[in-house]
Amino acid sequence: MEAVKFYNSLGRRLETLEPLEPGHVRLYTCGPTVYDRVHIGNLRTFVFEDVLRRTLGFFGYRVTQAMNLTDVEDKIIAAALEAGVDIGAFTAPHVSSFFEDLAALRIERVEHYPRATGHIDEMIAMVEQLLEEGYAYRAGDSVFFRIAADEDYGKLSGIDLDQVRRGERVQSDEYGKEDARDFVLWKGAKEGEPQWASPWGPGRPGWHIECSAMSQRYLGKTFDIHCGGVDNLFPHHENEIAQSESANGSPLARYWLHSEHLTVEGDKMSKSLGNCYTLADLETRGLAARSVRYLLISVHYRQQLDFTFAKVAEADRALKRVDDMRFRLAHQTEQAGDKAPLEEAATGFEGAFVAALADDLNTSAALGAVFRFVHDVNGVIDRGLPFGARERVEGLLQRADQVLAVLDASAWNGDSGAAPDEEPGGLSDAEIERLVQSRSAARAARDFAAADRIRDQLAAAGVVVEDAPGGSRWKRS
RNA sequence: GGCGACGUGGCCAAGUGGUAAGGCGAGGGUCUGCAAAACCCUUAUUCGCCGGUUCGAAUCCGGCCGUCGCCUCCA
Repeated sequence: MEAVKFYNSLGRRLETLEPLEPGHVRLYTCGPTVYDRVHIGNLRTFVFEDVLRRTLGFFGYRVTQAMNLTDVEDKIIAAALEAGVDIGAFTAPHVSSFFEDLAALRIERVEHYPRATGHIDEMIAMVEQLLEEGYAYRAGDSVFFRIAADEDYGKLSGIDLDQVRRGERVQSDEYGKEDARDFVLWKGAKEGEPQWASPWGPGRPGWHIECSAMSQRYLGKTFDIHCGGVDNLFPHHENEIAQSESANGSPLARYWLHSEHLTVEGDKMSKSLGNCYTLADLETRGLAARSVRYLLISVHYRQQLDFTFAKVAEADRALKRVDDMRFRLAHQTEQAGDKAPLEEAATGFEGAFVAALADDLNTSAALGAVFRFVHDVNGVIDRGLPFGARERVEGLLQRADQVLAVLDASAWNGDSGAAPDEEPGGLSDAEIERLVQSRSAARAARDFAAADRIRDQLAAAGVVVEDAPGGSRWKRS
């Protein structure tokens, strides 16, 4: 099994992955708060986590992954209240659209999508344990985590709480805290808000306890990898560690991977700038989901990425290069010939691709390897395809695409990309074939006026004819 | 104030000690009846600036300049 290295935020260094159980990786990824449609920034993180998951599978690991859905939280409660529905009814459509977006970007389904509201008992149990062991205390109707009791607090983020700028004032519902830095584990019920019974009276869980309780339920007290966006590193992940490790006396996760944020056209995403694009927004603008995924994986996950429409268009053209090579490959006849050049290219590609992924998920380098291979194969096509070459090349591309999931255009059927301009009653393949053949006949008869008329007709229908040596071929643009 | 990241060709982006991947763009070429498309070739003696370590530095160290992130809403 390939040695895979990751940059571990806990310790801030590159480490070789050694799962607790050989060959099996347990992975927890912080999921969405389902109060709105997820935006392109959220999706970057989910795509990164998908590449991680696929890479582990590529290297032969079995993966058990849990991604939580936060379905009770301040914003949800406020919005549901305003809409006059309960939180379940409010979040349901957002849960659906979330899964639609994942599917649209070819993000694999994971094993578990636990919801906070379905795991209140587990959260209560963990809070009770923290209370018993002195890591938590009651104040009013609420329960807080006692940071002073946790010597390790800050080990993930490296934060020195004495240096932290103090908040201007304590939130009104957090009166009674021993220390302003303590965070809430259980919030006492407020009038009109969703609530659950607990040993401390009715209330609802704090945000951080959710992930601690649910990761333990599905992955165990200690699991292998925990992911999320960098913004969650502090306080969310720090607090998860504090809760879980204080309660269990064992490490929470051994490797912490954080993906960087993206900006949009040079600006930080914000509601006021109106640039918190959802995938639906992008599709409305005619951007293909496939190109969006390509752009998101074209930059290393720990680098900030500036998302621009121009870059999506560039991604489009880059992918076209792959499509064109596969098109040429499919239309070239195989013949007896030297297989060595292709084998050399194949070996180089495999080696570079695997090494790139094993090196902290270097997708930029992996894509670089793909394009070098495309170049090499083009050379092979020019010099004559040896028998078996098509299958060899396609096999390699498919294997790479197990991780990248962008190389095979046919897997993205229904992608909105060029669709908006297309006539609903376009030409069928058979009709196009007939036209192309009559054009070829016209050309053979040197009736170029007629040939050009047919070419124009096809172009109007969105079909490009290419006159290659040995005959004309066509494709929809 | 504390912690951290980044600055590589026109644009984007890999590369963390051994002599600059890849994509887009641009220029040239091949093919073609002409096109288009495609393919091929070319495009950084140099990696923000200054010093240092080293046989050797984009890569390590120090300083400076610039951009950005986090410090309890946030992927």
